[in-house]
Amino acid sequence: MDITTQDIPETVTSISQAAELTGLTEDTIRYYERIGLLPYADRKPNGHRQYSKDQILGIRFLLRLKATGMTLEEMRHYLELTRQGDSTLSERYTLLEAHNDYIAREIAKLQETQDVIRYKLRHFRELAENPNTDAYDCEVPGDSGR
Amino acid sequence: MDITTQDIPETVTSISQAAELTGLTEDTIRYYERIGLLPYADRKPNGHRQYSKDQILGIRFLLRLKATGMTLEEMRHYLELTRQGDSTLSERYTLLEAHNDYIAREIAKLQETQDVIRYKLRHFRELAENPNTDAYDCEVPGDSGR
DNA sequence: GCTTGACTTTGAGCATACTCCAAGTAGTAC
DNA sequence: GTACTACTTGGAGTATGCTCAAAGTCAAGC
Repeated sequence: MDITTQDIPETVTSISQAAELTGLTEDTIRYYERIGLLPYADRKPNGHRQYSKDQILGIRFLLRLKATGMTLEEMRHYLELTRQGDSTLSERYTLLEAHNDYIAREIAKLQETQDVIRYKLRHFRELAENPNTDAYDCEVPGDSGR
Repeated sequence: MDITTQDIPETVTSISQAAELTGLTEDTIRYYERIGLLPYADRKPNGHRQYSKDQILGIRFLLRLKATGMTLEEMRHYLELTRQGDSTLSERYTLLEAHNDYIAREIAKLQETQDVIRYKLRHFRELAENPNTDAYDCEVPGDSGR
């Protein structure tokens, strides 16, 4: 993963470059700016957007939150607090902590489903080895087997 | 969690009961039937839907797939294969295996983000202990700290 | 000066997954 | 027979998160 920051220049001078560095499309970056998820970006004299390295890093962090289930609106709220400065630190702490708990519950859910799927895969393999052994009508993890 | 099947009667005689047993709303159950995600349910003489225990268990399994990121369309496809019988077992095996891999990648992503968030939470605690120590402009996990 | 390409803004359109509503029916309670 | 409740169908509307298109600007190359 890119916890590294080495691939990012100090100044990113175009939206296409920003798109490449974040994995977003240009349209999505403009959309995020429009809905206030990203602040109005600096423009060069010709009107084109430019970004600092820190802004790109900020977007990458946002995308982590998004990839782990946070909505754009929640992210927008979090960033609004960030812009308000250190007086909101404790509220931001609470929000991040809550999201971390959410992630923990998500992981638990995913692992449970992996157990169920693995059970079914094993069952499928048994069916493939000795077919129509319909005698034991396999009952359990959330489903009747087939 | 309910890996148990004990709370489900052999026959579920109304959509409201089915909703309660699956956690879906009645509207969502009807919607799933409409788009072909669920088969056309048996009706009682008065036209009301009824479900077997196995059908409820089937829905619960579906909801696991959904909760772990499978789309309704993918689920619909999987169920279509199930209806086609044992000749599709190997294809279903492949699909479930792929979904299991997908879940593994999701878990990894969630855990990475937990690491980043925990880093940030630690940083917030340090800021709270000795404020405006802006000397070390903390660099890393995906963001400039504040 | 004209074309090309990378950008700009604004607004409309789209995919997914519901969610709600209107109008009607069937069975029970009184 | 009237009211009430739980259902039915079909269609329309909504929220989220993009995605695309039209029309225009600006700078560089020829």
